[in-house]
Amino acid sequence: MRDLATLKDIARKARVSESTVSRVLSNSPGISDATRQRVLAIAQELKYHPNAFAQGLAKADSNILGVVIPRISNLYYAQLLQGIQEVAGDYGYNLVLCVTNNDTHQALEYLQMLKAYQARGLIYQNAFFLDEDQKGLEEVGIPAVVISRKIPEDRFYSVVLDEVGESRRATEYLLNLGHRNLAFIGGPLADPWPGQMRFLGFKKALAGYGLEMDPDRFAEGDWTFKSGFLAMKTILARTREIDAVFAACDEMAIGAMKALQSAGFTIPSDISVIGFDGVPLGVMCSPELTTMEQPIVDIGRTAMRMLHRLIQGGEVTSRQSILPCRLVERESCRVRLTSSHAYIDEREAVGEKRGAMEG
Amino acid sequence: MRDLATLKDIARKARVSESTVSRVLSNSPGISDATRQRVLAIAQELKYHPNAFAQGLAKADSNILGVVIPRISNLYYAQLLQGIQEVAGDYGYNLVLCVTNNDTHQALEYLQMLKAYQARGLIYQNAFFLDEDQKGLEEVGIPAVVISRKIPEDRFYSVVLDEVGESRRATEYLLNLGHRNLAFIGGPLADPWPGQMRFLGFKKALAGYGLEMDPDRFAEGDWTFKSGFLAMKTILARTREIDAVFAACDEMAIGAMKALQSAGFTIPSDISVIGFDGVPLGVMCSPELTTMEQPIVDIGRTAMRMLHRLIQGGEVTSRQSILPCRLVERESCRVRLTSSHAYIDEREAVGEKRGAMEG
DNA sequence: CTGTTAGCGCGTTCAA
DNA sequence: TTGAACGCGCTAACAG
Repeated sequence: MRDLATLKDIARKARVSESTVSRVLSNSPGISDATRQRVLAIAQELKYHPNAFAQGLAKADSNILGVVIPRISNLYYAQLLQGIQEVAGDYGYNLVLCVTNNDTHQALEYLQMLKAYQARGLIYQNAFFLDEDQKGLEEVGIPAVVISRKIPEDRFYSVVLDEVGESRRATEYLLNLGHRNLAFIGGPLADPWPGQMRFLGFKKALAGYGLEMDPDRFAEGDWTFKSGFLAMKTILARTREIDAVFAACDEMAIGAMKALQSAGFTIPSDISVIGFDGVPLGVMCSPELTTMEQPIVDIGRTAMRMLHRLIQGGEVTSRQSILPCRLVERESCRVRLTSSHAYIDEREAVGEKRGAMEG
Repeated sequence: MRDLATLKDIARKARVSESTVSRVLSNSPGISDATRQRVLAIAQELKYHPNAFAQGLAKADSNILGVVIPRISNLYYAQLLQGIQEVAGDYGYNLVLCVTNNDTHQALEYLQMLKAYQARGLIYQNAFFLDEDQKGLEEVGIPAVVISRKIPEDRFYSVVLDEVGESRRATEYLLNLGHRNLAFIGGPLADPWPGQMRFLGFKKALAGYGLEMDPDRFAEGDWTFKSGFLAMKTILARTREIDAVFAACDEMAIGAMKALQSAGFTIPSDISVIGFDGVPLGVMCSPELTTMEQPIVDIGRTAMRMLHRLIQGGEVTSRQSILPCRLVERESCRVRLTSSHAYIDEREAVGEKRGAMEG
C-alpha cells in the first residue's frame, strides 16, 4: 500500500511551492492560468487526494457528521439512516455511525469521539432523552438535531412526529366508525414521549366527541406484544362492552387482538383495532389492523436538512419539525411471530412475545 | 463551543513537557507514578480528549473502518450493519458509513475518501463485483473483506453464504417430501452470484436423486415479485404437471404462488413452494412458504472478525468464510404488498410488484 | 525518568 | 502572481 501523493510531491513535480499547489487545489484566486492547469494535471496524474487528517488539523474542521442511535437492527433505524444518508450524501458529509444500545454512558463516549473528530454536526436519538443526554449534547457543543423525543424545545433542534395530533386522528377514525366504547392500551405512562403523548391524543379525541375516558377500558403496557396481550385480558376481565381498541403501538395491538380472539371476539366485525406506528416491522402486521404509518425516511431527511442549515449558520425557522403520519389499513396480513422475529431484533425480549403468542 | 484542551494546556498546568503528557496518556512505560497521577488528574480536570486528526496525522493511522454497501433501507443491510457494528464496537473501531446506491463510481470515490482518512480496513458489498470494484480495492490497498459476491477467491478475503450447498439442501427438502416434478424459478443466469450458484445447487440435488432438470419446468426471473409471477405463468403454460416449486428468492416464490393460486392450485396440498433467502422482509412472507433463512447478522459479525484479524496482521486461516443457512417454514403468514412496501425499499421497482399483485 | 527537537500534510499568514 | 515560514496537536527519536 504505497502512500498517497502529498502536496509536496505535486509541488516538486510542478516546480512550484507547496502553497501554490494548496491554493490551486482549494480554488483560491490569484493564480495564473498556466500554473493552475499544470498543477491540476499533475495532481490528477498522481491521483492526489488531500489527507483528511492534515486538512482537519489545519482547518480545525471536517465534514464528518455523527449519527447517534440506539440500534440499527430494525427497519425503523434502517429507514432513518437511509433518509439521513440520502441528504448527507448530497451535501458531501461523511457519516460516522454511533450505536449506543440505549446506553447513555456509551452515547456520551461517542459524543467525545465525535468532538475529537471535529464533527460538524450530529443527529441524536436515544430511548429516553435524560438530563445526561441533554448535558452531554450541550457540553460537546456540536450542532445537533434530536429525533423524536420529549426535549426542552427551546434548547434543542428536533424532528418529531405529531404524536398527539396523530393519536387523536387515529382515535377519531374509530369514533367516526360509530364506536363509542373505546379501549385504550397505552405505553408506560412514565414515558413522557411518546407514551404520554399518545394517551393525550386519545383523550383529546374523546373530549372532542363529548366523551371521557373510562378507566375500566384503560390499561398500561410496555410496548411489547405480551404486555398488549395481558393489558387486553385485564380490560376484558372488567368489561366485555368494547367495540374498538386503540393500542399505542403495533405490537401491543397485535397482542390485544390475540387476547380478543381467544375471548371469542371476531375482528373486525365485532370490534375494530387500531395500532400506532405502522413501521412495517413485517411480522407486526395483522388482519384488519389499522395503523398510523410513520414517515420514517422523512424523519431522517428532515433532520439532515435541518442539521445542514444549522451548520451553515443559516436561519432555521423553527426549532422543531413536526411530521404527520398516515392512516393505513392492513387488510391482507396475518400475524407471524416465529424465530425470524428474534432475528429481526435480537436484543428485545422476544422470548416473551413468542411465549405469549403460543400460550 | 470552547475548544478542547490540548496536550500543551495540560503540560503547562502540570509543569512538565508535552511529551511527558503524551506518554502518560498513551500509557507508555517509564513515567514516575507521581507525575503520572498529577498529569492524569489535570487531564481529567480539563476534560482532555486527544484530537483525532492530530493523532491520525502523527501516527499515520486511525481507528476508522469503512463500510461500503449499496443501500441501507432494508433489513438485510440493517442486520448486516448490526453484526458489523457489534464486533467493531468491541474492538473500538469507528465506522464510517458509505452508501453507494449500487453506483460503482460512487463506491470508488468512497474508497478514496477512506484512504484520505487512513481507514484501517473496510467491508465491501456491491450488487456485482466488477473488475472496477476489484481494481479499486486493490489500488486503495486497505485491508478489506468482501461480502457475498463472486470474487477471485485467491485475491480477496470474503464472507459468503453457501449458496450452492444450501440451494441443494432446499431442493432435497422438496425431494424428500416425495416430489419429483420440480419447477425452478431462477435469478438471472447472467448473474454469477448468487444467480448461477442457486441454480447449480438445484441441479446438484436432482443429480443426487438420479434426476435431471426439465427445461420445461425452468424459467428465469430477475428477483422481483412480478418476474416470479410471470415465470410461473410461463412454466404453467407448458405443463401443469408440477408438484413443487423452488424459487431462487422469496419475492419470486411469492409471485409464483400467486400465479399458482390463480391457476387453481392449492398450496400446499397440491404443491409445495420453497424460496431462498429468508431475510424477513416483512411483507415478503407467505403461507406455507418454506425458505432458507440467511444468518445476516452473522455475516456482519464474521466479516468484522475477519477484518480485525487482517488488520492485526494475524493469521487468517482461510480467505473465505462460508456460512450455512437454516430451513424455516413460515406457516402463519399471508402476503401483503401495500404501499408500505414501497416504503420499505423505495428504490426498487415496487410499482411493478404491486401491479402484478393486484392484477 | 524526562525534556528537546523534528516532522506528519495542509492552510494561512506575510513578504517579495 | 508566487514563495517562505509558521502552526494546527500530537508522536517519536534522541538526548540527557
